[in-house]
Amino acid sequence: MSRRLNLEEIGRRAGVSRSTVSRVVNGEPNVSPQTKKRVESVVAETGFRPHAGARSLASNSTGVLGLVIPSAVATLFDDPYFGRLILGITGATNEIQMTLNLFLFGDQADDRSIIPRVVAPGLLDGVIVTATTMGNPLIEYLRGADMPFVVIGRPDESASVFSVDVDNRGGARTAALHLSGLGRKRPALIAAPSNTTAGIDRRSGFVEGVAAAGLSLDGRIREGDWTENSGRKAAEELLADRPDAVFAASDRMAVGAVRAITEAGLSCPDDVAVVSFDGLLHPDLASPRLTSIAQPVREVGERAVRLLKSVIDGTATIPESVVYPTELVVRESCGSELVEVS
Amino acid sequence: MSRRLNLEEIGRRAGVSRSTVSRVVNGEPNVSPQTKKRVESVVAETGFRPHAGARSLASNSTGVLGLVIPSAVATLFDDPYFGRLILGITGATNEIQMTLNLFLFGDQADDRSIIPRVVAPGLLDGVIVTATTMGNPLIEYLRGADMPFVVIGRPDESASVFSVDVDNRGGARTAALHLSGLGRKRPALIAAPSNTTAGIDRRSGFVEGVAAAGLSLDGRIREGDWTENSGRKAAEELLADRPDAVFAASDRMAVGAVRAITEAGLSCPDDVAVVSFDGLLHPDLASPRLTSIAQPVREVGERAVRLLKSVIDGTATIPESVVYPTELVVRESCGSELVEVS
DNA sequence: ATACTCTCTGGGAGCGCTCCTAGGAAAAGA
DNA sequence: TCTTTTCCTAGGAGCGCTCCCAGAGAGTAT
Repeated sequence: MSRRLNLEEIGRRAGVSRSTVSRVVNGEPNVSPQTKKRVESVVAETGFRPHAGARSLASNSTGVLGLVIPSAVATLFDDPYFGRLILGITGATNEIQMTLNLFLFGDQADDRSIIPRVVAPGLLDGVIVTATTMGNPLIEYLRGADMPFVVIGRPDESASVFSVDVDNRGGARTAALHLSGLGRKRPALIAAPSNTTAGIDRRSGFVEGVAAAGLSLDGRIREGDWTENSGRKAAEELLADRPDAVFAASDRMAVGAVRAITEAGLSCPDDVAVVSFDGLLHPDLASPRLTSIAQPVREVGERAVRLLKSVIDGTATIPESVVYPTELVVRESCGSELVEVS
Repeated sequence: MSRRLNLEEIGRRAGVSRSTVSRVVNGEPNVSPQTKKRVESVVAETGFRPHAGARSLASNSTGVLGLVIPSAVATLFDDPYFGRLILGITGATNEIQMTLNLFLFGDQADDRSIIPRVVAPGLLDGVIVTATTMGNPLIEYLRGADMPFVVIGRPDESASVFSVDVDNRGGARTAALHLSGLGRKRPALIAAPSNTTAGIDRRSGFVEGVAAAGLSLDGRIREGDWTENSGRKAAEELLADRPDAVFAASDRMAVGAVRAITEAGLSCPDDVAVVSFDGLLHPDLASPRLTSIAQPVREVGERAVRLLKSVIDGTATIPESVVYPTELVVRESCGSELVEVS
């Protein structure tokens, strides 16, 4: 009966052909103003929308980007990091009139069933891969399926992929120098998982900064898993060695560390100063407010989309790595004298 | 040259027809074991994946669900609520072998450009609409495009849509009764935006509970916008009227309220008890730890997907509203005597 | 022997679009 | 006036899949 609207039908009603309607719908040139107007009014009154699948089949492009967040981190989705990242990515995606497909891997088992769908032809024009752990197989799959992709973070293999990252190493180094500059002598580190490049870089940056300041960690290193609880556990252990400063490689681990310090009857920042990485938590959420190495997550997401778009368009062909700087945001937890702003 | 693999080509290599390959790929019956095996091995060694667009065109189904988060809330994406919700939704989506398309509206301007893409044929099989404000036009569009959809939250119009919600009203009522049961006599309310059904329901539930306890709010009501800052502002104003209990309609507003209470030189919970709604914040993030009306966000997301799936399949035809109960989680901020668990 | 059923396989038709080519009409030049 | 160029439009072909029907072959009942 009322069969679906299609180009042919719209053309019939406007007294033109399929092709002309297609040109109007896609904003192509070489259509006379009056024809265009007539077609547009028919489109408007019928509410016609071209069929995405047919378009994908005929043009071999879908207008859809994929965002892949692998299994290791799905449980960490509470982290404000991902919300902010998605906000940046969707914002940029909307801007270029595309839509976003979200692939969140729940566990390893999902991987096998999801990867094929990610690389399936006719579904995605390109993929953003985030939070890669070392040796993530997905990248090889994408390469094999010659699907355009961009990695957020520093990929483990020796480059030759497009990537967007923040200066984890430099940021962590800054944290060390800042703490040292405040007169702290016994720094400690709550590191992020060492199977992630961010974890590795933040660790090596901090270690490097500590050395540059003429100090030493003396084994005051524990590894957490990004979460509050792991930060708390790590801090409890570290406190036995009486550190006067702690750098936690994420906001959430820092919150746990502060909690451990307080519960041990010590004061933060008086007895132990704390600096975190991320700078994403609302300041009021922690007390004392956290001094952080802030990373521009939203910008990273936006940039990844734009970069991916140019890979898809063929504008970008030589793999490049974009690295965003971090910024030290001084609040209360490091014990720095704050300049009052009236 | 190397043209794309398709059913025909796989069939050629396995010595069968297009149709047979299709049946094998889709796990349909009536294929002999040896034929099936032969086709499967060709599929495996070629890495063949059917073209999603072609499939969509021919079968009129895409295997993709949409999740729509309208403009009003995009800026609130920091809220752990959405992360948790997405986790539930993607989990359930993976389980039924579908993928998720995320539509995050940045601002009102986006709406016009995104809505058409949401209802475009051949892209989505169904849509989950979340965080609806009153009078959201999207629902009408979806109905007009006869696109299956499920609303998360209580839709404003008089039902006749499928929806999944939590018992906002009952939860808020419980909060009032709990505070009253602890001997508090001067309750105050930091309400959520009254253009959302959740805001309305939590407000009316709390008001109702206060009345049921024989108490009165006496105008101690302020409306926030879900954020820490708005909760803080609201609490600052409310403190002038010396409340001894505050119910904040979200975790984040509660955090702001506690901050305001503390900065006013008062003690939480001794001077002012606080109960929040959501129960999503990691307990260590707030001090004192927040007593909350916890809502099962993840379950809501999962249920919405399953419900949507049955609408798509035609299993569910009569609109139904699923309502999940909330749970009072007692921690420190309400001043309740905690039973020690050894 | 015939008829009937059931399982398995092949191929036509068609989904709605884009791309391309051809041709008509109008504008510009000879 | 006729030709050439430019602009606009129409329709064929084809993208890769699903759906459906027809038919071959094997097995069972009459």
